[in-house]
This record gives sequence, structure tokens and C-alpha cells, in this order.
Amino acid sequence: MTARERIIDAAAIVVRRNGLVAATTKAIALEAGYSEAMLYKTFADKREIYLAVLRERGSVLENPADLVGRRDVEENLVDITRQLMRLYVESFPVTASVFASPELLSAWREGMTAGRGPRSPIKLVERYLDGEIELGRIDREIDAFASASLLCGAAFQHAFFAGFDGLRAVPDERDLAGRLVKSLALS
Amino acid sequence: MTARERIIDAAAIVVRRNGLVAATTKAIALEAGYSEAMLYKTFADKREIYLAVLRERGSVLENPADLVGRRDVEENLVDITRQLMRLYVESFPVTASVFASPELLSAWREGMTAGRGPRSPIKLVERYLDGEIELGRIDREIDAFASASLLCGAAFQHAFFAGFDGLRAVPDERDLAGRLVKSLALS
DNA sequence: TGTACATCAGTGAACGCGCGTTCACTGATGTAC
DNA sequence: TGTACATCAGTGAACGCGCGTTCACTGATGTAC
Repeated sequence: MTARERIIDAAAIVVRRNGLVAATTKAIALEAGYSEAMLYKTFADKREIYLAVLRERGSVLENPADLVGRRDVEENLVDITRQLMRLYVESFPVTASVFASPELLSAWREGMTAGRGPRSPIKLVERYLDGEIELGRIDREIDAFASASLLCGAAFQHAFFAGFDGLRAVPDERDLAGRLVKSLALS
Repeated sequence: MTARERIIDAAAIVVRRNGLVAATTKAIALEAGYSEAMLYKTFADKREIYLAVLRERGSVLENPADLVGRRDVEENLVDITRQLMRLYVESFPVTASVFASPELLSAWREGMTAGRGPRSPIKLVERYLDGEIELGRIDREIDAFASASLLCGAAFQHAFFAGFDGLRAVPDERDLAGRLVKSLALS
């Protein structure tokens, strides 16, 4: 593992644990096992470290398009929703923190590569639904984008609640995911 | 308007505009038209100012229970969803910022009064749906809490997207709200 | 094989700056007699 | 009515501290001859 990777990992851990405000160069260096001076051998400044975390440590959804046509649509959607909840619980603290610093927020947005970024889970779920529509396992009438928005949105907000409550997972994840999926108009 | 209120208003404006990180005592005092020293006549420390913003400037939803039995259910839900989007667009920057400082986050949670707080919009929408179920305008089978979660969640996340894009409103609000409501299983 | 030099990963200690906070104060307004 | 004092809203200037950043350096490893 290169020094660069160790520093990014350390920064991700510190931001998640202490929040962006308390994620000082001192704390990051301590977590990485380096001196503060070492950070500046690899990065121009602190901002670059955060941007690297945002760009290179954004967890990605297992592509749900692979599930198209397999098992049961409802079953698949419950699994996808649960995965979304876990993804958002993990990423929310880092993502939300960025709203504390608009300058960082816009730098992040500018440097966004296509297919990555906060909208990508919706895109992926939408594509899964489109796949099932194609196969006739879901009604042609349904609005894939809106349905994906509902599912992702609910997972996102419940991840926020978990973070707010200081929890590391959405409580009753399985049950909640099931109820959400059942409340979608799919047939 | 008392000094206290002017300071809280100023702090809310500064946090929304500059982010929590750049919301210094200097910036808040400047916005309020006071000296920095003045802040400490009314507040013990900076943390107390933020907590006052969170507690006393959290925008509230017009109670949707008043709509029960009036007009059309779908029409009502579209209006509620649009209102949710506006509410979340306004509150997201302040709310999300708090994840940058876990210490502030837990102080906020501790001092939470019942009926206020991040879950209250869901509760209100749920109550509206319950009212309509009672009147038989929605099927008895539907899950009010899950449906409210879907709607609030999607509004919440699209507000986040707007903030991420630097916008002050959800684009195509009316159209999006309509599609979301139509994708809910209500009959 | 030895030797002289170059490269490299890494650091201790200091730097200036801006932050939150406090202090001693000022001038205007109210109040008692 | 005047006068002496109390209260109040508000401030300029300074304080110590911790932050991000830089500097000059060290010791280990590689390389050429």
C-alpha cells in the first residue's frame, strides 16, 4: 500500500469518525501513522486529500442489472433496497459533511466523472427496472425513474435518520425494505 | 426584534450561504450588524448559537391533515410533495452541515423536543394518509408509514441533488412530484 | 569488493494566521430624591 | 427642575490556541565504477 493510499484511507476513517470539522491534518497523520509533513509529500494541500476521499472512496452499488430476469422482482427489489441502505449509511457522513464547505462541494462537483456521483444509484435501479419491463415482469406503464427515486430516496433518508441517531445501520432493515417495496405501484 | 433573534437569523443566513465551516463568529456578527463581543452577551459560546438555529429556525410543514377529505387525494399528495421539496431544499444545507461535527449533532439530538426534528414530516404525511384511509378514499391495505417514507425520502434526496448542483429549488418540481405520487401503490 | 555519491521515505520543529473568547470600556437612557 | 447614580446595549482591542503549511534535516537503500 502506497503512502497516498494510506493517507486517503486514514482521512476517510477520520472524517467518518470525527466529522469534517475535526478532521485535522494532525488527526489524519496520526491515523495514517505518518508525520503531518508527510501529507504534503503526496498532496498539495488538505483540500486535495478530501477530494481524493470523495472521488476514490465512494462506495459503489453492486450492479443490480445482473438480477434482471432472475428470481422474483419483489425479492430482488428488497435486496437492492437493503443494499442501498447500507451504502447510504456508510457514505452519508462523508457526503453530508461536504455541505459544511461550499467551496469543497463545488470542487467535488466540478471534478465529477460520469457514472460516479450521487445520482448513480438511481440510474442503476432505473436500469434494473427497465430490464424487468422489457421482460414483461413489470407493467409497461410504470415509471422506472420515479420508482427508482422513491426507493433510493427512502433508503437515503432512513440512512440519514440512522446517522442522526448515532447508529451504524438502519434498524429493522429487512422489514422496512419489504414494506417500502410493497408500497410501490409495480403492477 | 431582539439582539438574540437578529443573531440567530444572521447565523442561519451565514450557515446557509457560507457553510458551517466558514460560519465564523466574525461572519455572523457582520451579518447581524453587531460586534463579535455582542454575541457573547446573549450566548455562552458559538455552539449555543448553532443549536438555537437548529431548534428555532427549523422550518415546519403546513399540517397536511387539514387536507383530509378535500379535493382529490392525488392532487393533495402532489401539493404535499412539492411542499416537502421546498422544505428540504431550505433545510438541507443546515441539517447536513451538522454531520461535519458529531459533537454538535449529538447536542442537537439530545435537546430535541417531541414533534420537532427530522422525522416529523414523515409523521405528518403518515397522519394525512391515515385520515384518507379512514374516509375510504385510499385502500385499507396500504402502508401509510412506508408510503410517507417513500414520498418524503424522494423529496429529501432530490433536495440534496439540488443543493449538490448549487440550485435553490428542485428542477421540474411539479412534474417530478406528479410522477412520484403516481408511482405509489394507493389503490 | 569497496567507496563515493544520488535518491528516496520520512520527520521535528517552527511559522504565521485566523479563530473563539474576554476584558475593560463608553455613551445613552432610566430613576430617586 | 436639577443632580447623582444605576442600568443597559454595545464595542475596540487584545488574548491564547490550534490549525495548515514549510523548512532544513536524517538515515536507509540503490547505483556506478
